[in-house]
Amino acid sequence: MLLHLNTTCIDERIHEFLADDRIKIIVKHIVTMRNYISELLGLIGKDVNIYGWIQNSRIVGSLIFLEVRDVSGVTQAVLFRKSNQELFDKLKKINRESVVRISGKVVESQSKYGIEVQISEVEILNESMAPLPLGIIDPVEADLETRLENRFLDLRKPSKLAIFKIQSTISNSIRNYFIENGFIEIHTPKIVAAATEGGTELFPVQYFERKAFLSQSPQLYKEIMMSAGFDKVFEIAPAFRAEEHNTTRHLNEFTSIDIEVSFVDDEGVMRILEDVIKVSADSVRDKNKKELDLLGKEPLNTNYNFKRITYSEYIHMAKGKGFDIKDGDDLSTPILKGVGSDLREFYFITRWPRDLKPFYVQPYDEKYSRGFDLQYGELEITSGAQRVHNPEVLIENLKKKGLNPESFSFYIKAFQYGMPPHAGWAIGLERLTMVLLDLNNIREATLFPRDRTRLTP
RNA sequence: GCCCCGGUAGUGUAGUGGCCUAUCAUACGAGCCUGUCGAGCUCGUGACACGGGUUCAAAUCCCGUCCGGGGCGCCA
Repeated sequence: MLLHLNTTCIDERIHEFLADDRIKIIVKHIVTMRNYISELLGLIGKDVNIYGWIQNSRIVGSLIFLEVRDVSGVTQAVLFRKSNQELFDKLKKINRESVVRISGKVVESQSKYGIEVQISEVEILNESMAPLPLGIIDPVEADLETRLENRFLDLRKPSKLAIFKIQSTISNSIRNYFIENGFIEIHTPKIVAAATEGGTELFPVQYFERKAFLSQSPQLYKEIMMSAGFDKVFEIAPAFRAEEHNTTRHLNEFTSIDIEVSFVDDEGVMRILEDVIKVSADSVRDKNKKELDLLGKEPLNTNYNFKRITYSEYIHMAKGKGFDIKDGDDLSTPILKGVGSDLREFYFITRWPRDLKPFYVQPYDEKYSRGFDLQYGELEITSGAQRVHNPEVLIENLKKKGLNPESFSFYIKAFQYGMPPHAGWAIGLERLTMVLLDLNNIREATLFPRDRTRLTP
């Protein structure tokens, strides 16, 4: 109820409230009579209460201008010395980025905001120290290192907030898509006993008297859920990789958007993926005009059919570009860059050689598999596959990859009592954000990135 | 794990052996200014990552340490 109270007639409202003792406490401790800066344009002539940070002040003769910022925007507040000498002297000394409540009247003005708040009262809720470790509005951008060390300040910049508002749109639009299409949201354990796929390094953790690991992927569990009959599941959760990579597109902890679907093949889940990418791009275009504008980015066009390029065709294209590569080799970063530079779009690379894909990927024939990657240019966004559902094939594949089936017994068991054919994939949320916003470093799409050297903040 | 590169005021930079008691911008402090809007003007404070070495002389060259950036491999 408090949230619905509007912003006009503050005095009367407070008066009504204070008549009730129980509510008096709430009024005192919760910000009730609050106006967001973005709504001020519609409140010309009204008294308002804004809460935010003083990002700048200018003293011009006998008047002082404050630039005040909250989550919704920035505005200007003004005070004439003659109207309140004591307050004027106080505001003259206030440090940038101090948190305040400002009461006053909204009037039209020649400011770039079109309006300003004529200050009647300022309450300093918390003073900031000075100088700042990192300027919020300074024209020179600090190094990424400095910004990440002081991320709470860095994120006060509207342009950084915009990235995460957009990321919120992306993950929510995807979640909505799944829910609307009958998926069940699941939560699988992040402390696990063994590796999912061999290859990747895992972070060890001490699990009481035993050694355990942080999960690199929900792969095995989401497949088990197919055996459990959940039909269509998704999970949005962290994944941990202990690889010592040091690049602009890798993190040691990232957010994985996973799905698994029963009774479909690789093409079936590729169609879902194509939908998901389009839905998220469309949502950003519709809901984040202001943020895209602030970032100087055009919404990404996804209004085309995503190409299916087989791995073998890709090898052929790479050869055409002069790369020395043969069918069966992995696609190295230089090759993906070489071929991908002509493909500034989403496209699938399908039918990967079985040797290059994990044990749980369904064979297509003797040599190739039903595994696929979704790429944007050179960057891998997703990898997915139709999975093996036959337990004998699964055990044979495990052995071929040099893994011990016994250590996967809890997983194999789910295949021995009626596992449906199924397929799935995983998207990196940060990578998707990176592509949709054309960011040059995945750390820009992560609030508090965990990389080879960063464990705090 | 392999390879390359870098660390100069709070922030971002200039400076490749002597011209450095180290440049510029911004921030910070003091002052002036009745409408600014990247406000302006005057004055001021503030830095060569750490340790060792070479040299008559080191921010600059060498070695080590610490911290960081990037590429590759691997992957989302």
